[in-house]
This record gives sequence, C-alpha cells and structure tokens, in this order.
Amino acid sequence: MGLTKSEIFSTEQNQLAQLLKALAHPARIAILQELMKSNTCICGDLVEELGLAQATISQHLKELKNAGLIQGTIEGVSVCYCINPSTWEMLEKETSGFFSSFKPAINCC
Amino acid sequence: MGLTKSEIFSTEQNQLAQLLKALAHPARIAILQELMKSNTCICGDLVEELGLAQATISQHLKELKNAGLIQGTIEGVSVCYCINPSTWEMLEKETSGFFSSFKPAINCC
DNA sequence: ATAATTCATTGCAATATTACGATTAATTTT
DNA sequence: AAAATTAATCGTAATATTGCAATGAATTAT
Repeated sequence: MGLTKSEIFSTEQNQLAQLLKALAHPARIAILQELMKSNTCICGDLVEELGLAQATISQHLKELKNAGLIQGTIEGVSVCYCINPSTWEMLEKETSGFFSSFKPAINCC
Repeated sequence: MGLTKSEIFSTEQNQLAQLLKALAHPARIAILQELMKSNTCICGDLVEELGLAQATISQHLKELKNAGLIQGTIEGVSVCYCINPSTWEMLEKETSGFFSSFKPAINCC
C-alpha cells in the first residue's frame, strides 16, 4: 500500500489535505515565511538563508508550486518566486472554516 | 535520507509543521469532522462511517492522539474520542497568524 | 468459565518523502 | 565563443506513510 484511498473521501477533504500537506514541512514553512518577509520575491537566496542543498530547496519549491501556493517567473538567469495570493486566500478561508466549526461540548471525555 | 533536518529550523516552524502534518490526510480530516459533528465522542463508529479497515482507523487515531489533537478515554469495552480543545485552539491561532502575516505586494511576479 | 465485543498492536507490502551529489539547460558575462 | 551563474532534473539512498490481515488484550455478556 502506501497509497491514500482518496476515492472514499470528498473533494473538499482531499483538497484541504493536499494543501495542508504542502505546508506540513518546516523547510516549506520557512520558505513561505521568507517569501512573506522579503516582498522582493527572492529566489536562490533561499539556499543560503535555509541550510539545505540547492537540489533540496528546488524540490520543495516545486512542491509548493504544484500545490499552487507559489508561482515563479524567470528573471534572466534567476527565478523569482512569490506567494500565489488566490490559493493563499482560499486555503486561509478553508482552514479557518475547518477550525472554527469546532464547538467544545461540556458532556465530553 | 528521508529524514527531515529539524535541527536547522526553529521550534515554532517544526511544531507548526508537525501539527499540520497530523491534519494533512483526508481520513484524519474526516475523523476530526466526524468528532466535531457528533459531540457524543463516538469511537468505533468511525470504522463504519469512513470506509477504512479498523486497523487503519486505529492508526490514524493514534497519530492524531500523538499530535495532541484528540484525546481518548476508555468507556467499558469501547473508547470515547474527542478533540483536545487546547491544542485545537493553539493550532487555530498559529495557522491564523501564519496566513494573515502575508501582505500581498504589487511589485511582485 | 466461555463466548463475544471492541480496540490496539504487530508484521508486512507498496508507495511516498526527504535529502543530496551530479548532471543538464538556459542565460549572462567576459 | 568560452566561462560563469542559476536553477531544474536525474538518480540514488534512507526513512516515513498508508493500508490491511492477523493477532492480542481487555471488558462485557451469556
């Protein structure tokens, strides 16, 4: 196995899980924080900023891009990355809705 | 490899990543939604509700419990699970803070 | 006491993830 | 054109995840 049975879950559940999974790694969180901090849309600076190999950073960027969380445009020799505002906002709303739908009960455990 | 280099990241980054990882699976999202819906803190009903084997559900519950997102108390033969309000609130705040710290720039990509 | 139930744990197979060195592709500088 | 820079991709190794059948432990019912 090792394969998620996505067919038994709703599209919403699968989508939320997939986006959260893209977020669920310290390196990718660090990358996103760096992209938020420097609105200059840095690129290879990430390799220096975090302590990971270039290939590793590139792989994480690819995952974030695949999830739609970031976008990159070629700028001469380097690539300029930044957060994709629409996906960001969408995920922000979805997670907020998910968390806030919990109403603590008194009669519980 | 296959091993995250957590030592190069901050405690906050690692913690957030770990909690999000616990959430980042459709089955676990479905379990949490079910726990939110039925404030009766159901237990083995989850096996019927979702279409996964008992062993698989048990494993997902264990992960959620390890992350501190849920808690379970033995109730005779069965086990009563429910959401851990403190961790839930903590994660809700952290993710909200993470998402809202993004301010879209005009001069970008 | 024996049988039934509920759930955790173990063991296993298939697949996914993380990380990196080496290479490649594309552009820029010299 | 040749060298340098930047980033993607390939290949590989180590580890993690997902899922389930089978078994085990604990409680309840007969």
